[in-house]
Amino acid sequence: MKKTIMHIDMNAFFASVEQQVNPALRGKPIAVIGSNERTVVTTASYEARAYGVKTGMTKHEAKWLCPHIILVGGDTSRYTDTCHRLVEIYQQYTPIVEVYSIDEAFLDITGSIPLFGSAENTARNIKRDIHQRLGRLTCSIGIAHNKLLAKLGSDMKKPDGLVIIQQEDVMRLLEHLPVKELCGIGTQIESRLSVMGIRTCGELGRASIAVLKNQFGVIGERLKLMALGIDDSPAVPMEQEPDAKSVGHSMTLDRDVSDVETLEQHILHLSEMVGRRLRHGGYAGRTVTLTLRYTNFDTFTRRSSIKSSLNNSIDIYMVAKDILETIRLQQTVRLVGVSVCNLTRNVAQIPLFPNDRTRQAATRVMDEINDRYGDFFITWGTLIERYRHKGVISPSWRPGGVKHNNYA
DNA sequence: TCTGGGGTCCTAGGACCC
DNA sequence: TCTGGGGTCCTAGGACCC
Repeated sequence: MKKTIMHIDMNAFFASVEQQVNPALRGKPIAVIGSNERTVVTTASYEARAYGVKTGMTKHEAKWLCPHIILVGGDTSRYTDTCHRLVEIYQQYTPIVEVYSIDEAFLDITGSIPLFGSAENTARNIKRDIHQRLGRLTCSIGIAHNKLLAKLGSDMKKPDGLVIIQQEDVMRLLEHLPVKELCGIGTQIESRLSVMGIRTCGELGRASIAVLKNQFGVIGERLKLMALGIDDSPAVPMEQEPDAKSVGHSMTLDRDVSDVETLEQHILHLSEMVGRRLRHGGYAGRTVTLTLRYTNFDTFTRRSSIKSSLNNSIDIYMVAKDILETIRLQQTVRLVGVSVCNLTRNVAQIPLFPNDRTRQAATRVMDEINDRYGDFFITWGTLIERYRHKGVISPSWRPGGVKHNNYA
């Protein structure tokens, strides 16, 4: 059966939330940034975008382009809270709401159209509800018979767009569309296709499957289907989301670091953040990965798997520290990351050292205190004051499960 | 004006066992 | 004594997304 899928993309989400909360920021060029020294722009308001300010720029770069820009430190809880309230609105129109990221969602409204008249009506109602309940937040909505085209539609008009792509218009729309516009085709695939003489979806749609498979392996066939506007992936409601595959944190250090002791402190800090999220979600994992980025941006990972699953912060730290000891540092380090994968669900705390009941108990008590009074209210003794940091959550955040974290 | 953070999926090679 | 192939697990890296 033909479906009707809606993709909702909140416009300049973090910046708009800040402008809603603080009227003094409205109509002004602002950029939401993180708290680290070497932070970048997470979201720029449309007023700032007019000056060329974009996501990913350094704050110096943003200042250079727009000297009167207002830099706002991001507040994670505001965005997660707003996201929850948006999802509540969406769920009044359909039970099938896939939260794609903190500011994007897919809604399968196939069954709701008879109730609300038309897809267009449903979209206008949602925009109205957002405005009434959350204030000056706008979104761009794309509607089509699948997710790929719905997402394409929401990208076509910003801000405050509403684009409906009819099936009969799909081929005409795709004929001259650059391949990079499709969700799933990034810079690398774009340039590899370009070498093959393929720049538009029309050209990609006419390419031979054999050639594409030969060049791109398993995704070859999918590339062709995408270019033809074909996508039968369903919108997956939150309740049916698969368990997480990995949980990790990383951070760019305020200054490049060469001494191992400082690195270990950061690794302990990150291990605690990862451990808490694992325990919070009822997860444990068998593999610990340590990521390092050198000053010259060379980035590499080393991992280590153990026999049984772990989610105790200190256990994670011990494994990560062992990995660090195997590495002969070639340069100073600018980023450290710790993540755990090979996860299993619904586990109690599993200590690496079976007799260490004291540490388990301490971890449990620390989690309880931190849950009540805030992150890093108490931490392991070696974590000193300067490690209390509050970053901005990534746009990949999703509500529910282990992904619901406020420790970012 | 020096370059964030959190994920998923895929590939390829090596070790090991049968 | 030499040789083949399949399956599984592990590691490392790279592509993509927001």
